[in-house]
Amino acid sequence: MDSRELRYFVAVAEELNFGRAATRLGIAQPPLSRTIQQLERRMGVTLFERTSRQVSLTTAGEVLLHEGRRALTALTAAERRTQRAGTRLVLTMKPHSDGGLLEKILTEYAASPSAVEVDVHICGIGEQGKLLREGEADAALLRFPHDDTEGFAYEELLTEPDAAVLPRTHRLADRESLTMADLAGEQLPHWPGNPPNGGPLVRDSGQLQQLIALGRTIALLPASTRHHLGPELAQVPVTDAPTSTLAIAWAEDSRSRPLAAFIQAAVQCAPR
Amino acid sequence: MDSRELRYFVAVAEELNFGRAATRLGIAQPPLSRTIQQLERRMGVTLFERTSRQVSLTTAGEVLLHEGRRALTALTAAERRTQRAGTRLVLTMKPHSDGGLLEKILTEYAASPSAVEVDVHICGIGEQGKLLREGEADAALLRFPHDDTEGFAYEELLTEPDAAVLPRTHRLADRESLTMADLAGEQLPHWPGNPPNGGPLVRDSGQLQQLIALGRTIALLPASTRHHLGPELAQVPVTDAPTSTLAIAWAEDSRSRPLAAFIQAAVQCAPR
DNA sequence: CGAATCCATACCTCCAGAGTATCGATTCCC
DNA sequence: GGGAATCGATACTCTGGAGGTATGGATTCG
Repeated sequence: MDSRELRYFVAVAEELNFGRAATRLGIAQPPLSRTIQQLERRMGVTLFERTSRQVSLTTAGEVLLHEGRRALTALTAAERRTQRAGTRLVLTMKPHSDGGLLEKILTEYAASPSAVEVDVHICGIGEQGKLLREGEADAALLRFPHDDTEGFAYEELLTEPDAAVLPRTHRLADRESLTMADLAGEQLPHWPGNPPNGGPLVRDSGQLQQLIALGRTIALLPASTRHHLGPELAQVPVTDAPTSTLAIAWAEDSRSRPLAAFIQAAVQCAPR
Repeated sequence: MDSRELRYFVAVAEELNFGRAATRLGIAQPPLSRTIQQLERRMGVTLFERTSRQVSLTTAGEVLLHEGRRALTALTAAERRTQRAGTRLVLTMKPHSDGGLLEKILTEYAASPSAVEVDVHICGIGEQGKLLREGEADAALLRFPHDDTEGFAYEELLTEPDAAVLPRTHRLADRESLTMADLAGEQLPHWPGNPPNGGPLVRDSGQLQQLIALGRTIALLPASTRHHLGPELAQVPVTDAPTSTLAIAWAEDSRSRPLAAFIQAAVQCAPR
């Protein structure tokens, strides 16, 4: 199968309308119709159920949409990683989620003989996987069990307990330590991708800090984020808080020399 | 990037010779040279270091070879799974490695409303991953920790200890049970993909049974394989043998209705 | 130094992918 | 119920680019 045909197919499958799909692809509708017909003929499978009024996916079409999307992203990922191969490494992470290791890792890596420039790409919550899959990034710092890691290889770097982050004026802010029970009535934020819990939806950490400062929510964050809190916020240890593990992840089948060296540097910097 | 260009690139990268690669692709050498040049120009990267006598991969070329291969297999996998979507499900497994569950799973699945025909593809040792990745199979029965599962989703079905498989004439064949220490001096087979251990290389289970019957080797196999042993072989429990876990695995992003139903059936059949 | 090897260039051919115009079927709405 | 609108398929024309052949130019080898 040709990737052009697949791209056309995905466009039609997403729009469920040949005209709109053609516009999106920047071509006219008739060649698009013909290309899809030809794809169906070559594969020996009908992909769309079409009447003159509406288009819908067949079972086979659904399968091709899922798997085909993955194949196309693999293709563009290959292209992107090739283009920066040997000159640049892109590390992606959520803000303040490096467990305090980032600087040390970068220094350690810079000393390696196969070191190249490292771009640190600060991303939104839950975006690391997408960036890795699409080849925008070579490696990602992420956290178990919060971040999804399906399909990546990874090395664990450090495990630390969560701690409560509160407005300085909060009734619990001056306590030496807390337990989860102390936080029972508090409003926790709603993380994207998780089921709504009544709390405010949080997209990035700046937003979160602001919401905490305003008293709208409190959060349980890895203890190491204390280095990044503003003066209006306080962090209090929670003795029985869950732990999370910081890990460095990469696309399984991308293991260039600079990337391998970077991972090695990261692992070396991790406390044992 | 176009998949045709990528296929051409991979051919050249594997042959490191434009003429041979062109022959393999069934085209003439000049159009191949031109396509690669064009690919390099479009990507803004040199992929090959060429003198008039030899061709070698640049760093960028190596990256594209690895990642591009993966993208191409994803493409053909998408195609294959689409072609049999909704009509057929292919399950792959090593011979006798179903833990005695296969028949039950197939019966259970046949009762499901979205059931389709299931082809059971008996494969060689270590081939399940390849078959899944290339889209030849939809699901695989495999065993932790022996089989490699990188990049697949899976559900565990059952855990059982290994037992010793010996020729009936072996000095230990009549014992009620053994310990690992009893087997210390015995010659174990050399599994493909593992480091050589002096034992005979084993590619499939028929071969293994024959080698055991001949007294050339003995094996530690999951206890459930006892149902498949010939009369010249004996199985003896080993009290401190390692365990292995049977699991059903599938390509992460292929989850058609029939496949989902099959996995559910398999999980339901597993002893809890 | 001639022969062999191997990639690049020049030039030609032809098909497939893209465009325009239009048809035919269904749906919508007055 | 009939005219307009929507939307995919068909008929046709055109052109860019993929592929072929012939050959050049550089290196290696005997």
